[in-house]
Amino acid sequence: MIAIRHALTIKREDDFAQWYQEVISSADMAEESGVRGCMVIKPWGWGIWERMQHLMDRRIKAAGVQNAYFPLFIPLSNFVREAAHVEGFAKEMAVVTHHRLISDGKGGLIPDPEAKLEEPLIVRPTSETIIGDAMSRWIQSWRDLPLLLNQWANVVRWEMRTRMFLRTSEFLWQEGHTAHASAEDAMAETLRALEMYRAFAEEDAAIPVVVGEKPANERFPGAEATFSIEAMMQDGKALQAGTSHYLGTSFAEAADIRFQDREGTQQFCHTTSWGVSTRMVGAMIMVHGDDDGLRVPPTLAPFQVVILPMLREDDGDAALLAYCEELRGALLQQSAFGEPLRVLLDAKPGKAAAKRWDWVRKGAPLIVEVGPRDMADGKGAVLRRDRLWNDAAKPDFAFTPRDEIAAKAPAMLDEIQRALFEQAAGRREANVARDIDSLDALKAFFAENQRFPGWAEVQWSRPEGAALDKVVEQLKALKLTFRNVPANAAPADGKCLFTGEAAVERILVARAY
RNA sequence: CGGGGAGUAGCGCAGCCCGGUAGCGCAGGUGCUUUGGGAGCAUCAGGUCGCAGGUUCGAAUCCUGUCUCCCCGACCA
Repeated sequence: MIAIRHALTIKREDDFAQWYQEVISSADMAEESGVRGCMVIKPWGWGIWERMQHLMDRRIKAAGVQNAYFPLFIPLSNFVREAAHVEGFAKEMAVVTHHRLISDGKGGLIPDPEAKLEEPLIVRPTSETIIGDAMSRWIQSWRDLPLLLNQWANVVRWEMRTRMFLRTSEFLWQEGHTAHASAEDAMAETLRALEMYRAFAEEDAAIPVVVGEKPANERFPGAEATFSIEAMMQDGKALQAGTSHYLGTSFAEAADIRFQDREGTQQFCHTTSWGVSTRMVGAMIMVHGDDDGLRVPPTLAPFQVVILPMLREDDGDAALLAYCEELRGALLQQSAFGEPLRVLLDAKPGKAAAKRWDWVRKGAPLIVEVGPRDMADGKGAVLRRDRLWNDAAKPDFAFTPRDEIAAKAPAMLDEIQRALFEQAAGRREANVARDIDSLDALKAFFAENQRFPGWAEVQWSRPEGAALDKVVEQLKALKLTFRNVPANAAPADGKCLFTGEAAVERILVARAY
């Protein structure tokens, strides 16, 4: 067996956390900023997020939800209205207390004590309260409902332990906020958003997810019901990739969001909120990346095809570039996934071979290298990111006629998209245990699989209050968490793993990010 | 926020214990030779040693503080 010389220095199986960081830096996605928990998102990372935004925004608008924008700063008095919500977020809040700086007399600057704000402003950790405030003004009648809003925004939560894309103090997301006349309508919206997230994750990001409801202890502060999509990372841990909340009337009561129904009676609205964040970029890395770097699903790739001319800085370059330009033109005529192909002709000076590894690490789905002899043959050398290596441990180029490259590109991209999804789905299915029927078996399952814990889907009786707390404590001792109650799980037919009572449903247990 | 580790050239690191004006590999520039698949040789450039104080004739090195990153925990939709 010939050893493959991988494009990264750290392998997933050797140190997954280090590997994750190497992917981010070597794929040129993001870097540290010097401010705790805040990152600089570089063009390649940003381009991927922009693709996510584009595809998600399309789905949001297709559902009749309108975009709007609300302020970054929220008055403390506004935030303080919903008790459970405050309880949940108070510990991790950035607070603005001054509006001016003055010299400290030593060449530095300090907040001017004279410029203290009468009422502190908090930097939004989420926007339920300030959007609720607007809703209370905008909604008068049942005719104003449903009110379906979304905003793309940054939010801040003062995190103690941060990881790029997965948990940052400042992160970017979309947050949908809707108000409805009835609980049924609001719940339907909550589930519609959840299904939208499933479709986005699986169809757009090629990330298989488990859709389900969170147990009470994992609920959003102030919510009556929280749903999530959960994805399995390549180290076997779970990542919540999107959440949707049915908020009942608690936020409406706190912000006084009322409408007059057809009978003329004042009623509180039922509200929802739902969000997907830059964390999805982290999920993409940990689901699709390999020992050669990132692998971006073609739907998300800022460039789906990268053409690399083998420039020699001589008179032959002009003809080669013209040849590549024609290939680029032909590719641009093609579309995949309902959009024109995104093609880069990387004509920057430099060795094609060196640039190739850069694009491999960045995860461009298709790389086409073109040298003078390829040009003479009317061909190009096509490299698929999902099938990089041949049996000889060399990059597996397919020397393909130029016209054929353009004609075949959409189908290849489609195949790559499907392959990435299938690989991830296969890995997940192989690692969900559904036959664990005792706490000891659960312990043993996770003890035996330290390196790749996988998930356990177990039966439980859905205890509440103190009984639930006790179960959560037990899990915590094992470094485990409840993820969600899969919507498509088989019905319960046995006893609860934790209480011994009759089980009512099945719930996923996993280590989690 | 607790425990541990770390910050020296773009990246990866040595030097620190035992103070004497900074080094290696990769990457980068230039030249030559090569060149169909991650080139070789030569040569050059690049650093207020995270930041701020202190000790000292002299600090990357010793002391204090502080910021940031990584790992483990606590916390966390």
